[in-house]
Amino acid sequence: MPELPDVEGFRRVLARHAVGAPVRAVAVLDNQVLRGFGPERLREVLRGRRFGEPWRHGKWLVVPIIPPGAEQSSLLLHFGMTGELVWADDDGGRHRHDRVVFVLPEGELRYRDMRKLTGVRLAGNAAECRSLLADLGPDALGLTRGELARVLAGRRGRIKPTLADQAVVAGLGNLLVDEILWRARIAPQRSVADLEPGDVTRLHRQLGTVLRRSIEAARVPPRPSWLTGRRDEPSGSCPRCGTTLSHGRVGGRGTVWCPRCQHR
DNA sequence: CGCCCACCCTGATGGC
DNA sequence: TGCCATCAGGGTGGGC
Repeated sequence: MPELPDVEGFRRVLARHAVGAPVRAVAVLDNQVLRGFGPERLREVLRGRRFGEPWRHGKWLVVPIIPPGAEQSSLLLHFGMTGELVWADDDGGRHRHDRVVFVLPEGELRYRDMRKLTGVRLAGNAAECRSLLADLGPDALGLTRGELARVLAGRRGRIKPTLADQAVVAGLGNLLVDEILWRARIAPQRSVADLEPGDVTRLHRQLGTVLRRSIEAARVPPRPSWLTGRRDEPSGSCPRCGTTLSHGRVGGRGTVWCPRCQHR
């Protein structure tokens, strides 16, 4: 589930409910999601502290811990395929997939994740934080046409795996890439090297549109007029031309495209 | 660099 | 009903 729009939604949840309030307690319900540190260390860095203003890069949510000690520690949250961040006004209704719960005076912030494919990291200082994010390309939100052209330059692979590669552009996942390519009328198997300036322009424009509208909904909205709204139907049709959509694997991921509108 | 595979996890689903 | 294979919008590391 979580791609850039979802994580942006989690960022807002955290910013709205949890910033600035003292962290009263931290319940680690599953040690497995803590990567590279244990529950004790987490409680120790949060003792007597608060969450600062969260920011996002790609699918990573970074939460500074304030006030800083000798160094600025940060929590780095990734949501894998099934993660989410949930605010609850009281301590009831916990979910069985809640893995870490931050207890605040006005409620609880819950890191929930069924599959535990990624998890939570802790950076002890700014340099560590930077190095954890060092392999990411520029954030997909606000990417200019020039930046897109620059990161695609010299690439020889297919467009879908390239756009989904976090080292190229950060934030796009399987659903978003399919949606963007469908709107830009470019087949997912198309070679990056074959793209013409007009293709890059459409790609950039649709990338921006899809991201903005998805952020409003905090997800890629499964509307019937979007590819995402049809992709799970066994023989769904293209919302634009009515042709039966094709299903296959590109770059090892399930891929849906319109064989008529999207040119190879 | 690009591509493929195995692997990390849990849960839902369909076939036998 | 049980069991097994397969699949799912994440990422990593290794081999070619």
